[in-house]
Amino acid sequence: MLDDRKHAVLRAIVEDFVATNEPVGSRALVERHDLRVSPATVRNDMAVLEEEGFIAQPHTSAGRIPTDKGYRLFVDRLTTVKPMSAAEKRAIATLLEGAVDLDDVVRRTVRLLAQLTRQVAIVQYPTVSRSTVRHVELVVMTAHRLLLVVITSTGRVEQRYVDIAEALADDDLGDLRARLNAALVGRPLGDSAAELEDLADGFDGELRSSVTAVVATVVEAISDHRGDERVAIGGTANLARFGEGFEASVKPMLEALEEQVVLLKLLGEATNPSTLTVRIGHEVPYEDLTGASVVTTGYGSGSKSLATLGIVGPTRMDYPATMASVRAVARYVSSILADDWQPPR
Amino acid sequence: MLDDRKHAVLRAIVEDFVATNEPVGSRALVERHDLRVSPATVRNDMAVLEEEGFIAQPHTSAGRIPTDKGYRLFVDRLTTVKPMSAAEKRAIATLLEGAVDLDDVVRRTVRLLAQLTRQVAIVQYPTVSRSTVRHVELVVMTAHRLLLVVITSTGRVEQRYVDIAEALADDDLGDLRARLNAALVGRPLGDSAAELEDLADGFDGELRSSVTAVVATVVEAISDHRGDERVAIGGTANLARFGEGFEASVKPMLEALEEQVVLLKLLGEATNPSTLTVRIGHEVPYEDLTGASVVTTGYGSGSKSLATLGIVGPTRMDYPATMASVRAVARYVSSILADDWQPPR
DNA sequence: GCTTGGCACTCCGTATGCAGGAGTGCCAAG
DNA sequence: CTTGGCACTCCTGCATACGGAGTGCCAAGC
Repeated sequence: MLDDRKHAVLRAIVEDFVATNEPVGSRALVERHDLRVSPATVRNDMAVLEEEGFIAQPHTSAGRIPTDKGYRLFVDRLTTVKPMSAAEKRAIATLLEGAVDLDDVVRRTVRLLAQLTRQVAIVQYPTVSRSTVRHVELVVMTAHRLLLVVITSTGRVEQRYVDIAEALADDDLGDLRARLNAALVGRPLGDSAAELEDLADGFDGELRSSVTAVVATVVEAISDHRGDERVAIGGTANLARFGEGFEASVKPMLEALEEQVVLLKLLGEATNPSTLTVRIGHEVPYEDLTGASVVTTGYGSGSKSLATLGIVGPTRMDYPATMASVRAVARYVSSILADDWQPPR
Repeated sequence: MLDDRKHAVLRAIVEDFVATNEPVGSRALVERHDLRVSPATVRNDMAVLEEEGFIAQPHTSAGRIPTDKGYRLFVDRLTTVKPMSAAEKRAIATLLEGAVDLDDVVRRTVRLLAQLTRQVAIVQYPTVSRSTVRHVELVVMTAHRLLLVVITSTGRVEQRYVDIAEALADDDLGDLRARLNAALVGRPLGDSAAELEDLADGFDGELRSSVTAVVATVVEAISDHRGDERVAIGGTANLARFGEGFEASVKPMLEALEEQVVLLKLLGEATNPSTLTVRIGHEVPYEDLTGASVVTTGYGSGSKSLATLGIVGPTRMDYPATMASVRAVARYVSSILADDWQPPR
């Protein structure tokens, strides 16, 4: 329904408006782009584009600005994602290289994303439920209190105290420890409840209650999805850069971005790391963020994604560049958090 | 040098300006406060106060605004700190009560402080170096790799991997574990390096290198002050509320507040929990935060403070209320993080 | 000597009017 | 279908004018 030139006009409008933050008129368009037609022709095309809802006029006799629908079409027609420059790749590598633990990886990722995209960056912590158990340890604190430590493949450490009625002898403890590890190591968390059920059977009556308490705590620790909800955010200073006329909306934005729940909603379902999700304006599943777009993608080793990261910015953003950055960062973090990654000492 | 009425006039100016965010004139002052003198008299007092640098005029024929010096005098003359209402106390208690671990305590504290004061809240994590060791554990990962776990009195878990040349037998490992705990438990971190020095002497030649590696890692873990630098921040949405005319400065503020280093500088030296530090305007040790004041206090069990928390707000803030909130929150967090606190299961 | 009412003065904020400019829509010709 | 021309709309910036709020100072009163 739109011919090639109209698509070109729309693209030019989007690009110019993103660059200048000002409604773009027909004259400026033909001057800055190689359209090879006159302003009048462009005006006709614009009239059609406006009729179809891809662009709009702030007021009569102003230039045009893209609507959400216009941005959507623009993004959908993007074929090649701009590759990162060598310098940018280096920046990504050096910034993420020195991370000392999981927290540090996430913090650095947020910062990097914010710097690269000059938007607000959001990174979800690798979800416990999707990572695997690397090691389970039982530590004797007192005769009747153990400390349970579960270490996951992504370097996360879950700890729980277990109060036990009957003290466990060293042998029994070693036995229990070995069985727990046998049942859990290498498996995804939250996937091993069944294996643990029979575990207490191997122990004598007296110890039974203690073992049961331990197992119950293990189950709780590995099926507790509290950790799934952790989110890091950064680059909020970029909100101030969102463009003039946005001053009024920075407060609701900041408020929204302080709510973990909202952030998780924005990040949405974790997708395959190679898939970018772009939600534009009204497509964003949170009504208080008017005029905002969200670009997200999953990250994690291989095809199974651990969590989601992305950015929030004004609908008026440089989509090609932003998408490229988000993708590049997600890929790099994925490689860093590959299953065999361990925090360097 | 200033008589009682002039102090009263200054206080009235501060209170009105804080409430209205508008320069306050002589007429409004006598109407809203019980000064029992005429506007003309107030004007004379104002002239003196201005001459002494406590108040200023944005321009001729405008009302007066307190200067940093004026706020300083106002704060210094505050004697009674407004006590918290019962409802507020309940709010504090219920909000902090449900915390499940250290991270959660800090996160909730930030949120609480931000809500109570309606300012930007900053909370430093309890410093490793000031807490004590509760337990040290060595976990065998592989024959040549151990996991070292140090648990502190505040619930923080430090973990390190140790690569060892010679595998350790279970007996030796148990021995080493026992000695480490004997040397460290109950002591402040970073205070036990000396005790550890001779520890390797008790082991045979072959094991010596492995033990030395473990000890080195322990020393590193307990003297690593990286953890000291962790800071949580919240309530940045309140920046937007700082008052009209602050729009321009919200970006540099947000930028400053994303820098851990800056935040630590703002929090300053940890003080005794019962001492409130108030820095006003130019007294703030960071030049980019113009027009901002910082209210901080230490927190921690008893008199030894673990870390610092506080708020950042416009110089034009309700000092009595803010100071009361900061103090109340610090006290409550101190009681929660008392030395015998452990994360509830 | 401090306090007070009066009064002239200053300055800000807002409203008003006007000119310039950018951009459009439409039309008729190529 | 494209193009140049033209009238029209609406925003923006600028200058001007005006009312209001507040001050500083002075002279009178307690």
